[in-house]
Amino acid sequence: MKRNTWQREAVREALGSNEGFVSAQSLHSTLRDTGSPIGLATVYRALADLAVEGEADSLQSLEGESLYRACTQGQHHHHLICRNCGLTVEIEADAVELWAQSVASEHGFTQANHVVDVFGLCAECTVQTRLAR
Amino acid sequence: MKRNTWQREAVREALGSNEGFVSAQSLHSTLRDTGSPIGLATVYRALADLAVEGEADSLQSLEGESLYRACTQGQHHHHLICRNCGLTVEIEADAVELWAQSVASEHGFTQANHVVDVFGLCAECTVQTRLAR
DNA sequence: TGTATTATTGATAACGAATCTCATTACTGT
DNA sequence: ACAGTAATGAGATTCGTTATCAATAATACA
Ligand SMILES: [Mn+2]
Ligand SMILES: [Mn+2]
Ligand SMILES: [Zn+2]
Ligand SMILES: [Zn+2]
Repeated sequence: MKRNTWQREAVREALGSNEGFVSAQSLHSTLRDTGSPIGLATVYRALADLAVEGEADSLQSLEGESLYRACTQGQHHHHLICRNCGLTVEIEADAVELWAQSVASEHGFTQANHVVDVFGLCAECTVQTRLAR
Repeated sequence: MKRNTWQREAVREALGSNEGFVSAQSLHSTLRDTGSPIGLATVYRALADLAVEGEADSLQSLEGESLYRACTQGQHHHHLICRNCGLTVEIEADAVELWAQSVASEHGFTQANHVVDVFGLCAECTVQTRLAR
């Protein structure tokens, strides 16, 4: 049976107190910095579990790293992510869902799923970038 | 200046004679199997170059591995990919392009780009899977 | 409450994709 | 032909992630 440990709870909370997507490594650093002696492997395991259970969203960064975020919405949705600061907006788009489904079936594909992420610079980071040069 | 080598040409050709997306490692294996003594690092470099020059499409597999494919279309497009055999269909969808752009700007995001891939089982692999069980 | 069971943990090793190093090779323009 | 230098490739290295496995601790139950 599944057991409750302070480690899983610590990961859940650290994830929840974070605005955007974070990597397992960075979350582990954060936890360590706050005095938690949690192990890296445990963070990886907890995040994978949370993702399976639907308590966390996960995606691959453009560089191929796995990133996680506390999932607030229960239903299927996508994300608009700031490349600079990680700020994330959850977005729903039935039109895109229908499109993906029909594109697949039109070509005889079954068991279709899709990856839809929008990346950009959030308003704040856009200003900062302009000032920097 | 850029130089022409048989290695780059070999990668271009191997990529072109392949139906779907392939990893650098698998393309390197293929080349080696046909007797080519090309180095792995060279395959990685050639694929990266082809992608920059628009001669190859690239995407991250669901597991985070970089995959490449000879690019036939010049314009921006997306892909419908078979999870089992890699068979790929190029798809255009202006509606999705506009949607991504507007979602970003509605939330004050700039310099938006997007990742849109549809994965599934192609017709042939669907049949094989059904027979297997 | 004590105890047996066993899921979980975590330090470490191992793995795999991708990149870097750098001596050697071989395009290219002259 | 030759000099200049971009490209190559074997091997080392980096880095994210997973596997190992002995130690730990959560849970069920006597
Ligand atoms: Mn969707
Ligand atoms: Mn697009
Ligand atoms: Zn930002
Ligand atoms: Zn297939």
